Amino acid sequence: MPVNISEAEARVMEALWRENPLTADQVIGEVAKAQGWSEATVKTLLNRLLGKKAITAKRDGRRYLYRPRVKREDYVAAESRDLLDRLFDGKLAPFIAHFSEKQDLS
Amino acid sequence: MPVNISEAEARVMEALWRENPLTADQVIGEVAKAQGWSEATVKTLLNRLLGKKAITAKRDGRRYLYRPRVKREDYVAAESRDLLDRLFDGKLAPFIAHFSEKQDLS
DNA sequence: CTCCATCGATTACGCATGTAAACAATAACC
DNA sequence: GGTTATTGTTTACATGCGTAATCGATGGAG
Repeated sequence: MPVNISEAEARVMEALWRENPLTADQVIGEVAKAQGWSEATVKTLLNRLLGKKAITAKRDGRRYLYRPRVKREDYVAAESRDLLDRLFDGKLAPFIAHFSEKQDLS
Repeated sequence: MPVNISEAEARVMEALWRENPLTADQVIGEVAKAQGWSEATVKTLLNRLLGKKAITAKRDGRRYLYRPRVKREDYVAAESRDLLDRLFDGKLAPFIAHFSEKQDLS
């Protein structure tokens, strides 16, 4: 259940969350360059995400069209909650307090 | 520089941040039980933290007294910033907005 | 029909991590 | 003083991750 998306995988998800469906080539176009990764790396990440059921792939001729299955909203919520739980006793207030004393809260 | 403290290691740091110095045995007393870990596991984590220079150990007779070298404040700040950067474009506001719509902000 | 280009699948590999057992040194008890 | 209990050091091992090359299938070009 806790869709464990790794940091690198999240980069790929971001591309798909921004726009989808995308072909592997399009994902590579968006992510590889930006991250300085080889095409192979992005392919691997797509496959791992498929394995984790975080995305889907629907055949379209000889290509696949990738779509996120996990919603960004859910991913963000899980990550956020995890941070609050680990470091702020699960409470938002302390987190905010932590920042108000040193931050540029644009 | 980015003192990479892992999740499990952070459990040990928490004990030392709460109170220090502590002997390995005291850390084990605090952490092993709470986490359901064996003594050996805590020993390993203390050693890895030493390797990462995240804590110090000063000999005291046959024991060592462990103290955090990294400040919790700094760890928390780094983790928080990392989350904001990764998921909220580095801005606090979106993070708060994300929660206000579904949260018990005690 | 054959060869090449594409694109996905498989395999690779080193390092971090979670989890722990085994070993070694030394202090303490009999 | 020798044996046992402590406490720290070394070794272990599976899995995940970052990063990528290679293999294989299949469609397209000539």
